[in-house]
Amino acid sequence: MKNLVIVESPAKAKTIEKFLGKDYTVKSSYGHIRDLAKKEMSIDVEGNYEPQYQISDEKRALVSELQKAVKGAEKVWLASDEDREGEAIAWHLQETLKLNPETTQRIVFNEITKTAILHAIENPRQIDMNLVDAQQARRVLDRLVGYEISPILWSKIKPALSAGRVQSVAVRLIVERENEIKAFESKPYFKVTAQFHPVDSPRMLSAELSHHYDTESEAKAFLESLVGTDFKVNRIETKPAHRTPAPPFTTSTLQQEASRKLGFSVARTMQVAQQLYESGYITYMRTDSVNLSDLALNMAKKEITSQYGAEYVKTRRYQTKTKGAQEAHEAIRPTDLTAQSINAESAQRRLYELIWKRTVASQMADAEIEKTEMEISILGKTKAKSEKFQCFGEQVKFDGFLKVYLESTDDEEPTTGERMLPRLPEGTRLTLESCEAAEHYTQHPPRYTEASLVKKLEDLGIGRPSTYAPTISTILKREYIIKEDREGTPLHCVALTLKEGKISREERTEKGFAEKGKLFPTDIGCVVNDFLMVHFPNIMDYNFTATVEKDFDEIAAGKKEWRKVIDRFYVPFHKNIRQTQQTSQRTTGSRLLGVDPKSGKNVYAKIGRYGTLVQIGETNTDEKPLFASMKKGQSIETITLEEALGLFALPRTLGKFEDKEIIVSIGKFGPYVRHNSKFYSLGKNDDPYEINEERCIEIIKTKREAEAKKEELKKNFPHEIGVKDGEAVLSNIGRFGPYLTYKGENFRLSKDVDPLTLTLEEALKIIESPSKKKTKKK
DNA sequence: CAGTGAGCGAGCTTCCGCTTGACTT
Repeated sequence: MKNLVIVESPAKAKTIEKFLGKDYTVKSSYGHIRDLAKKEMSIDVEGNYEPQYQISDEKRALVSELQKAVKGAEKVWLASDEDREGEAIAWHLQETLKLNPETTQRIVFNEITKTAILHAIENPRQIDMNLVDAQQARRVLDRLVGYEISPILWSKIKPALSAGRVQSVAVRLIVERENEIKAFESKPYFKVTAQFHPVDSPRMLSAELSHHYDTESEAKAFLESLVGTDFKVNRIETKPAHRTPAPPFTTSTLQQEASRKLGFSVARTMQVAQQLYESGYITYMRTDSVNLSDLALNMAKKEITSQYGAEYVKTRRYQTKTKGAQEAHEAIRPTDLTAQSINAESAQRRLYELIWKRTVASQMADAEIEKTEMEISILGKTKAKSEKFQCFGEQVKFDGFLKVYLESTDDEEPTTGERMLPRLPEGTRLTLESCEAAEHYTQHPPRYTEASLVKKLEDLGIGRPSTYAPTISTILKREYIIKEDREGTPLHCVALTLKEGKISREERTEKGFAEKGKLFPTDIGCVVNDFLMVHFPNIMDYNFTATVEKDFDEIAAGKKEWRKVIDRFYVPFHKNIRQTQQTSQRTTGSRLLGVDPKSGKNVYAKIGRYGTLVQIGETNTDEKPLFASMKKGQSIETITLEEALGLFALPRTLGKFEDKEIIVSIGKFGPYVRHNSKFYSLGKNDDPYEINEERCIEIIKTKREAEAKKEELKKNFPHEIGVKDGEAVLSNIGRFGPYLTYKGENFRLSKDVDPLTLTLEEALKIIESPSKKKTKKK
């Protein structure tokens, strides 16, 4: 082997190997191969912040494989990404594999095309230690913040909590939005819409009054003033306008659009995109760049010309404006733009088509639009004379990029749809057909969705394409936030209608502002956030990341020394840590709910070691208080005294069955029925506080039947299908479904295969196929 | 598998950013 090239991703390795020919072997490092040891701080804060790096257990085999490859190679090329993480990966490789810095070639390319790679090979350099140091500073800072603050939360609030530069700010955004919503006062207003038609034509025209009324009586007075009046077109104006396509996808915008258009969670989008990437359908999916390669631009031009015509082409180069963007990759695009669709499972196909459309549209001409604005005034002697109605029209003159793609927005109101206005000359007399004043309510700001949170984080320059999805999982896992659907509270609305000179009044109930898949803070999220805001305001500052990023940039430019940057941060930070640990109160978010009528003792709701709970009686007294866990959906802030007392109803004894007591309670693994010292989990819709004896017996019987069935099924297994080379081929049913055993190896069977009627021939086919269904014993 | 919450004290939890493949019976 002459040349060994090491890249970050195995899919990339495969592609590059094709371009480089047989003198080159391309291997992958699978991201970072070393990191700070997980168990301890692993930073010598007294020894000039020397980091202690360690190869993790999962990477050990890979590193020895790379070591072997290095020994057999004449030249080693480190081709990790061209950003500070990539540079650090290259450096860790150089250190770990003991490569000679003098002879090791560091190369970079940010698009995977033959020209780009060959160009890179001709322009090797050495590792840029300034860039590596910027990454070390980033890594060390994140570890110091995370590993020094988290233990304070354990001792002051609850074990196993966490804090970090990114996650804590994400939680803060959600908590603060919730506070805004709580403080928001929804106010009613009356929106006035009218239907007109020209005196000599039946063609209807819908218009809206230019302002709203606050009260019903004002709205009513206005409608009354319209009785017997005439109207005219006061002004009509036509203006040309144009719309521009959105830039190609980055990770963040892909997550947003897939959420809005396909309803995917952020994690799902990334999983499907990863599949598309591995199958070679799209370029790399973790990127902050909107840049397209020349190859892609040419492909787009050709494709658009042949599909839609040359007038639809407009080559555009987009500039990445995102804070802190590192642009190690291209935008996310199809590798082959001639493939408008692909033959794959539904989720992959839909995501691919979204990417195709966005990419192609980004290289298409503007849409030309004609906007019409009409103003209608009120004639005659009336108080309402100064009021004006307005209507807007929009007509697409040239569709341009709209032919393939229109970006969605987070607002519920659709921005699409063209509306034609009749061309009526100024002064045209109009007759009022009807006019309605309908009551609406002002809406609180929307809660975050996963995708809109990602957008906000990106706007603040917090987090990276590879961490948006994991950050959301972390704060969900810590139970700082929950993702939920909530129905809106029904709204009582009045509508007044003026028709044929008469005003009618109608009351109706409208569905409130429902929220689907929105992020809500939990009690723990709020308490932790309040605590961090009081004691670590600088870490919680929305600009903290942006500020330290400036330092990292200066380290990368060689203007600052990373250890000094860290020292300036750490000395005051650590002093604050010590002080907080010593002086801050234990925080439980405790709220007094009232007095228990039975015992006369106080009842509290608060955070305990295992979650939120209610408590009867005081701590720090001789008598131990009573405790009960809160139910899902209850919170410290909203739980009532009655609800709290209701939680002490468990365990409940519900009569006898087969001479043994039936006891219902909630355990470590959820609500259960206990009978004859056996446990039966309750169903999803069973409430342990409400469930009756009859239903419990049903649950017990159902479980018994299911177990009997399972036993019956197992009687037939292991089932011998046949013998091959003196070894039996067996089928069996395990915890994870049916499988085959042959020569000590197991092979998973798919659901549509019957493990009892499978023939030897079919079984051997499965055994011999080199599919992923084969499982190895550890 | 089926609690806890006080208090005692052992030992555990935790960060962000690169990257995929684990693989049980």
